[in-house]
Amino acid sequence: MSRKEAIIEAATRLFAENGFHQTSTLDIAEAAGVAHGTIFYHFKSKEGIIYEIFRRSGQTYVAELKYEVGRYQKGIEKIEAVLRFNNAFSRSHSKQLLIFLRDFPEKLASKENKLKDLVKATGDQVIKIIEQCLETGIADGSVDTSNIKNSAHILNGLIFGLMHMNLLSPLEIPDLTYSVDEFCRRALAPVSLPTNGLK
Amino acid sequence: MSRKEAIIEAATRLFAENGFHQTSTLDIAEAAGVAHGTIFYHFKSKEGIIYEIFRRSGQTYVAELKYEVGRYQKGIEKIEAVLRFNNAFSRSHSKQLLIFLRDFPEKLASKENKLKDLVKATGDQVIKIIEQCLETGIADGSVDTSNIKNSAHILNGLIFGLMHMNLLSPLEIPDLTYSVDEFCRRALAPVSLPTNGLK
Amino acid sequence: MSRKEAIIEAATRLFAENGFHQTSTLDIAEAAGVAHGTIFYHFKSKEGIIYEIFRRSGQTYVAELKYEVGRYQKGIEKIEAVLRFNNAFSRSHSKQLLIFLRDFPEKLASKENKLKDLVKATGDQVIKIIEQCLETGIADGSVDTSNIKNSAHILNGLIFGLMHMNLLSPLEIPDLTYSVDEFCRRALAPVSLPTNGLK
Amino acid sequence: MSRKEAIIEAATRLFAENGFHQTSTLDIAEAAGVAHGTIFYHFKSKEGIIYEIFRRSGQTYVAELKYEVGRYQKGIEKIEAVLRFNNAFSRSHSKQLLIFLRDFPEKLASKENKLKDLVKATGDQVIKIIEQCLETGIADGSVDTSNIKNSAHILNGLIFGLMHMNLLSPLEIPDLTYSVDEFCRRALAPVSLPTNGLK
DNA sequence: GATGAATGAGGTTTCATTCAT
DNA sequence: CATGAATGAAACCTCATTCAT
Repeated sequence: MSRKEAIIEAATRLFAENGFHQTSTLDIAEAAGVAHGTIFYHFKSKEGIIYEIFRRSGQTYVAELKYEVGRYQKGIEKIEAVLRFNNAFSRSHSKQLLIFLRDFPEKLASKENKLKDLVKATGDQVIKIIEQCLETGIADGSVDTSNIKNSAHILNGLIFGLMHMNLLSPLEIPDLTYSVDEFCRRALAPVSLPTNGLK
Repeated sequence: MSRKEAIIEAATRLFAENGFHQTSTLDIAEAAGVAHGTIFYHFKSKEGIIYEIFRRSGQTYVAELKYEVGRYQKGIEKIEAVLRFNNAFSRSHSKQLLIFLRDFPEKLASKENKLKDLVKATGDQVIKIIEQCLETGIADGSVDTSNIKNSAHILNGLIFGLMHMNLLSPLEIPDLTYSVDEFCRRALAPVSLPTNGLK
Repeated sequence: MSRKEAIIEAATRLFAENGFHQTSTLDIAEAAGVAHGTIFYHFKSKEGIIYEIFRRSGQTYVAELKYEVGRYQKGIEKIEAVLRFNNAFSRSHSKQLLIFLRDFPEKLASKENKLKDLVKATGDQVIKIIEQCLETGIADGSVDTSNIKNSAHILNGLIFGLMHMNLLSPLEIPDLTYSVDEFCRRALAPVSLPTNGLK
Repeated sequence: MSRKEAIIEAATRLFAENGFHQTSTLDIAEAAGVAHGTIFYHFKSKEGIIYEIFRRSGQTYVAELKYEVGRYQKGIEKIEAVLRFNNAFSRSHSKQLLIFLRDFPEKLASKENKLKDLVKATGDQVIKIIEQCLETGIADGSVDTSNIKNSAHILNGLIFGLMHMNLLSPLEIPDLTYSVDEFCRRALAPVSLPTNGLK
């Protein structure tokens, strides 16, 4: 493994374990088995490391999400795939996600910020993917919603909130996998005009 | 205003504007118009200030939430009240909430932590309130859900995620007030399948 | 007990337990059950407290030493009384002595210093007392030494060194009571005209 | 001279002149001609500097003491060599010794302490050396004592006390070199059984 | 490409002391 | 007599970053 990779790996582990601020560049160098100065040969700054971590996982996230969504035909199935994928991803990339949820928000305090732009770009792609799922669902009748864009944001917010809870909440969270699926299905289900039928 | 209040007020503003780490105790002292040492006369440490900010807003949040929920009879109305209240609170206490969403997670990196305990205690209360709303809704037939506890956590996660998006996301978020209400109503509505099954 | 006495008592205990520098005036106030400011009403400064502690125990030390020495007639018995007394005193006033041995030397770093003068005055008295014992011993034939002054200083140094070892040394020190007595007796014994015996 | 050595040298001088507490790390940096931070690059803390000073002089002390003792055959001569050596050392290493006598005791206030361990280790070696001198003396008939261990501690206490007086006492101390030698010789001299011989 | 000694700005915290009440 | 809120100087230490090698 190249020195650069060793640095990224060590940083990812230490950031996840102890937090960005609680990890010094010296800690990273030691954990990576490189000299302190080497970090600044490969990265412009400490922030540059976290940027690289986010860039890579954002890219992976979007690519894999697209792939998963593409495996299904019906809109509602795609939505369910999105939910499932997030669940899986929060396990396979828990370290990166932890850093993203715990240490990234703090970066939003400064106005201008490459990190912010990176996350915005990634977020926009995710929103678009969810919107497409919903559109497909409306077209095939498996989904009903009055406002696609809003629903996409709500789903995105829900996913974000749940990941946060799972990875960071001091509360004890039960396993919500199935319940979330049900919650969303019902929220997006075509109005079953049911009662109408009654009359 | 007492010096202690001045410190809290200044800290709240500065933390919200620039972030906890980007705000030095000297900045706070200057903004509050007190000597630097005065901060440490009133608070054990810099962390003590953020603890007090969270303690106060957590207390306010729970009290007001209880009050709002108490104004309605039917379960579904109570749930809607919860959603509305969070919307209102994220405007009236945006600074405190911003600090909570942006700077608190980082505190979760350290294992033992009074801040964590405080937030856990508050979170537990909130979950309980939502659960009661759902129970009421089930009793009066305005809500249907297979698992009260899970639904409460999902709603809580959704609320958290949406607040996060509103206050911190680099994405442009549309006004979701009405849509969220609708989303939840549908997700919790009693299954009207009655008739479906009929035919 | 008056507040002033309470302060002295608390300070003596805390200084002995934790050291002068490791004890803050606030600690003392709390332990004494008085307000922080009260300390500075009764004492000019933190140093003033330690000064008072030394003044009192120095006074007691000299008075009791004189008394003990006065109980014996022969010089060598007086010397033995001095040794015994120091042993007893280092138990009855261990806290004060500990402070004297541990925290006082550091005060000697500054040139001008009331504490220094106080200790010098006390020390001079002690030296004089020991010299008188030796003189008596020479007169009555129970002691032999070529230089009274020097012997007094040596005995004083020995006493100081032993107290230091007993109260502060990280080494494990055996009980030296009897051995020290013997050591000094032999060192001061009139030359037994050994060679005489030889013929 | 390397920066690290410059720091040690400056610190030794300043600690000796003004005391450990009265010397700030900034003072040391200035005196050493290095940046403030450089101190903390080479030493973990301010205490780390005094630790290194003690470590070095303790090592030197023991090595030289052993050498001096080794130059003589008879026990009593070895003991005299010990006394002479301490006299010489307290002149050649007066700064280090001053720090040891003045500022080290205060460190003993805290229970766990690397400094304490270091001094204990050194002290144990010194005691052992003195014991060996006494043993030799008993074997060759130049020394008589009923308890080697105790005598070693007494001699050690005497040496410590005398050094303390010479370097720190506010009293005016006469030159005791010869007298101390005589004092110890007499205390340790084989009982000249002289009078016994009389019988 | 890689190193590691050196930097120095900046941060939090401590604490003896003051003073208005 | 006594208080305790307030002070501000000064202390130690951290750490991202630089740069000569």
